Amino acid sequence: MTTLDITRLLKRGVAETIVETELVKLLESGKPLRLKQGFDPSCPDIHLGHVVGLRKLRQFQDLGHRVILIVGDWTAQIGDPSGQSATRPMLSAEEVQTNAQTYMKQFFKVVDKDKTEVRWQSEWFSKFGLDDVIKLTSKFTVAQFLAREDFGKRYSSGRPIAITELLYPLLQAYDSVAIEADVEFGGTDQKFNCLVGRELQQMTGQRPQQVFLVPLLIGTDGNQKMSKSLDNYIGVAEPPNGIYGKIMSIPDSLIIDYLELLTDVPDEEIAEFREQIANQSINPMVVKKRLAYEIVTQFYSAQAAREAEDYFTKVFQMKEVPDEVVLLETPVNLRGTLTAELTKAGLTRSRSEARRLLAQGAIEVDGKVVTDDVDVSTLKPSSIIKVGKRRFAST
RNA sequence: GGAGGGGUGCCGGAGUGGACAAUCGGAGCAGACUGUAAAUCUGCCGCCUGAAGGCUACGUAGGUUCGAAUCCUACCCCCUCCA
Repeated sequence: MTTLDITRLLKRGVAETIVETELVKLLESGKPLRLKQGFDPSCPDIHLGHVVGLRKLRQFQDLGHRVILIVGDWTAQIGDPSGQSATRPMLSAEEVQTNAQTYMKQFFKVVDKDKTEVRWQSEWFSKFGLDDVIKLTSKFTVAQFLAREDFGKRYSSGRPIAITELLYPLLQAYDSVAIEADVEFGGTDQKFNCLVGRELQQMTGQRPQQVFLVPLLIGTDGNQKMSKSLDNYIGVAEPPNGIYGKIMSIPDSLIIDYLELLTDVPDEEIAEFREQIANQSINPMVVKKRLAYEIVTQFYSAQAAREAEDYFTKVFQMKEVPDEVVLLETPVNLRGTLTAELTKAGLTRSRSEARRLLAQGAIEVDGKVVTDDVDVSTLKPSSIIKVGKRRFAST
């Protein structure tokens, strides 16, 4: 591996590496490294925010390193302290299983399955006794944990911190010991936990792991980190059209970041795009389409990406009717009004909503705005009904 | 063990007897515009009804009242402080 490779690996889309010089040395040694990646089975869906790190894992794998995926079946019961402390319901063993399946299916869209080892926390924690817990907890102090920004803030502002939450970093750290991790991967919000892992490894006589932190991706709303709870995410399991469309809806200000963190578009090209957008010599929409194309290709295929692009161009740019529309099952004899039928077909949430849309001029039949709640049976067969911008039906 | 604060619509958060289907902000949806499902502006934003109107809703269950999200009682849950 050349120095250039390492530089690229350690620079693009990376927030921080601890300790960089050690990591470089390890990489240059040629020894296959054990890369640790955890997964919380209470939340099995992977979105683009996670992909930033997963892509890095993949790049390491391509250099011959090995990923150890840890299913956090114990930590899931505690709940990640970085959340707003919504107590999570305990998951049953089956739920954990199902979620793990779902997760891995998405995980391996990015990460190389053949170079991955899957381990469950219960392999080591189910044997844990109170004596082990005491031994583990006695190694750290409350002050050390309050140093973590999240805990510290909550503590000083009088918000609650459950004792189990303090356990979370400890369990995660112990995972590193259990699997003898060389490098732990995570978002910048994982820094503290990863560092505890380093210390614990050192205390138990292992070589402390390197910490590889990737930046948190901003979500589709353009200002908060991508997360499921904020509903500003793009899931990798979503259909191509969905991914493509959501990418097209991100604010222009995110385009460059996304290109850098989520695609292999070369640095030089990205620099050019940045330049062109800045001096307005290019329509950001064009760059965004490229981005959307790259991402759909990654999770599906170039063909799927082309199709999604076509769909987008046709439906949203040219405002044409897509190939597939929802067929209204017009009652044969019964009278069925438009509002009732659209609701029945699931295009509108309730008749009240349908009526509102009607009043706002959002419903068209064959290109003509309709404002009366007409009887569907009076429409011509195979008329196209458009509801808002993206809902279509036909008779 | 003691003292106090609180549970409101998808979320945040007003409201402390009638004018409350509930201010406002966010999210969402729609229309206009556009360079895109960006930005911006305007409107809508519980359900049923053609409409007048009706129904369901402010932690849960009762009660007071002509009338309750607002008062009373019990219960459940959350939080803070002191010990």
